[in-house]
Amino acid sequence: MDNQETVRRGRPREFDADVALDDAMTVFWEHGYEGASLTLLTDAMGISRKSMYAAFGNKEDLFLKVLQQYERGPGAYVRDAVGAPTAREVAESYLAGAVRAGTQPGRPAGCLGVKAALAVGAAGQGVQDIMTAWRAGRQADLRGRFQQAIAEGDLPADADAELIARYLTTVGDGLSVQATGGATRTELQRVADATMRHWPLI
Amino acid sequence: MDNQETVRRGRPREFDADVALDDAMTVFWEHGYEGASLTLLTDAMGISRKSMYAAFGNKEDLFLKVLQQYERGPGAYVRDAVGAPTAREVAESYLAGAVRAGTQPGRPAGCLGVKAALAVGAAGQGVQDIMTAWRAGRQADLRGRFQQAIAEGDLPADADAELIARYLTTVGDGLSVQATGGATRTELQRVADATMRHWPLI
DNA sequence: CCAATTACGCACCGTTCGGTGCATAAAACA
DNA sequence: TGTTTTATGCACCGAACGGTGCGTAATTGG
Repeated sequence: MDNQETVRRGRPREFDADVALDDAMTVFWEHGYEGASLTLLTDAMGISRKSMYAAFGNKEDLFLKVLQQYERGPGAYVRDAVGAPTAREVAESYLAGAVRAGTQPGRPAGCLGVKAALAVGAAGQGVQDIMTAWRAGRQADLRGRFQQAIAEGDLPADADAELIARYLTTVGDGLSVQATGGATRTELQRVADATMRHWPLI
Repeated sequence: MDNQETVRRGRPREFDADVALDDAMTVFWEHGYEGASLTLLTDAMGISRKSMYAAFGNKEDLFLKVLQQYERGPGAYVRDAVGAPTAREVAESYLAGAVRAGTQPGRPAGCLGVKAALAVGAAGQGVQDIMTAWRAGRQADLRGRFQQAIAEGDLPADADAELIARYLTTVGDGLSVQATGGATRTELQRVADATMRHWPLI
């Protein structure tokens, strides 16, 4: 991590790396990994190709850094959700977060993770693997949280944490796809509400 | 429709258009619309660029014809599902079909429609619109079927056909995403079974 | 002031993209 | 047979792709 506190020698860069990452995020979000060309990216970031390569490495590195920023920003709802006090609130929070993140007014529709994972082709095989692992990690977080809930008696002892987590991520993924297809926030929240009517999904 | 019964003048083509379409389907399915390059497509189809253009028009036309073939083949489960005698069987059949279609041994994972719809970027805006309309049509088919079920007394009078249809397609879309991420058929069928445990989703 | 270091703008690299011109081959019509 | 029509193979098009070499601008350290 290059801290901005460390005094850097040489000509200082003329742009804010975090802002540039956020601009790049929008482009990747809208066009997917392969659809986001360097011209599109650097135009949105307001910097030259050379500056982008100097600051972030290459396109794949840039995407990885965007993904980290996404996890701290719009994608933080997963981390927030597993911190909820009860399993029901975890599920509620997760679905509501997926709806909100997928239908933010100033952002492209859907989930960056879902979109980029599906949009990557033969090129960027590394990106494909990383996205798969990333989504698997989110599912594992939920599964762990539900296992904990079972241990605490918050969920029935015969509940299947793996199944519940997979079901929840499946609905979340579906919500992202629906959002990409143009579904509105209220429409999707209604689906999330309907999903929660059967909790805890024996 | 150019029938093969009509006697065609000139040199006959040396390949089967349906087989070629099926080969192209695999490529689009695996790489998405933009990720499927003409070289990839024509190599898989075993024909030259020129033959492909003469037979199908251009890349977008080819994709549209592939999509029609997909609807008649692997994607036929939607049409089959709405033909089931009861609303419950419609839902069951739809989800099971989504699981099966997304985890066919010889085919790429997931649903061609979902994958291509998300994978398309700025280019192929027409394709993007067509995919959105296509998926909306499938949802409308389900909604109409559930409205009929309400009219028949098969579903409660206060059931929300629109919501049920959207929920079902959301889960179906999610299953496709999960399949793309490497989930197995039994894992996904378990999710489908869990979904059906709460039918009719008041 | 001068050297070292870093950032920037521009022009350019080789490759691949979707799509085409053209000569030739193979069939139906006359 | 000869003409017309269609299919095919090959080479090629301009544009866009991800990525880079190089000269110059701006800063820190001496």
